[in-house]
Amino acid sequence: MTSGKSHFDETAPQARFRARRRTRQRSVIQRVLLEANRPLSPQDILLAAQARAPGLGIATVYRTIHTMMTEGTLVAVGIPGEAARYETAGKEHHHHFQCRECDAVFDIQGCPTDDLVKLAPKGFRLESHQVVLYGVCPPCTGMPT
Amino acid sequence: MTSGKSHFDETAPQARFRARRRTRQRSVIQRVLLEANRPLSPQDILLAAQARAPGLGIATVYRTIHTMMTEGTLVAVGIPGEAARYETAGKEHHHHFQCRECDAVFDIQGCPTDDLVKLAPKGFRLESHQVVLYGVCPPCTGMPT
DNA sequence: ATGCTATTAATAAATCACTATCGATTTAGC
DNA sequence: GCTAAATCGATAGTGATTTATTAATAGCAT
Repeated sequence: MTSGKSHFDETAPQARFRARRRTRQRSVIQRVLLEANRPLSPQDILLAAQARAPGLGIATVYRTIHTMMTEGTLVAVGIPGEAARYETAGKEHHHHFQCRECDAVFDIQGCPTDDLVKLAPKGFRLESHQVVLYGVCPPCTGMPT
Repeated sequence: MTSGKSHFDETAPQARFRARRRTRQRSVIQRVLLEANRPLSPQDILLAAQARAPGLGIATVYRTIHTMMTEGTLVAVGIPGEAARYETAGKEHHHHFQCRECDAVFDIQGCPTDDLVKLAPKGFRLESHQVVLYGVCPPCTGMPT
């Protein structure tokens, strides 16, 4: 950076840091992700965001996802054979459940970390792990909400 | 045909046999999968098979994968964010390890099934699960073979 | 308000994994 | 060997997801 004693008024009127604008679209997408409480696919995000910002396009969703991941406020959740879902960063270690019926992904709490760590065979350096449970979510079992 | 009656029509009770030919390509692909001892991607299969059957094409790999899955001798292994790998069917319940360096997937033995089952929240019907460990495999840690 | 420019919607285009097509080749039964 | 058809390799095509392009819009500092 052009550090030193420079403030940013006097010396470089033009070369200020790139402001991140707070647009309606971006706010809506971020709010959708924050309120979802579960990982959303780009399509999920698009649908939910369009309800609050008509006309919002899929490219904006991907752009915002990219921006948020770059700044570290969003993390990708990979599900085998599916498009990635995204959830807000900063949650504590957890895993996921995918419904076979509606394909939605849910957060689940808890993790037998110690038992999983033991599974790594000798010679393999274990760095992380992921658990995905599959089944049917409450709404899809026909349960009342 | 030459004679009036085919040699396998009305008189032959077990008429049609699935004329599954034993071609060089198919044999090679099956052998590659059997000897791999770990799940292979279509590209993995292609590379390994081409060493033994020059000119073998990717379409043949996919064709053979499809054939073997249909007859139940091959199963797909889904890895988050990656193309499916395939391994021979009939192994007992197990999970997988993926190397961050070379992306190879390995089988790992053992599974704390009971502990994983407990993770399913109330109201969720659990049907199956999958565990993927991530890290670095022995060759990629720089270990001698 | 004004001007600069980040951001947007729309859409084209690039990826990617996989499949269909087709003429040429190879296999299996005789 | 011979013949019919299963199979092959090459490649164009498909569908789904993601990224780049572009002209217009709209935050935000002044």
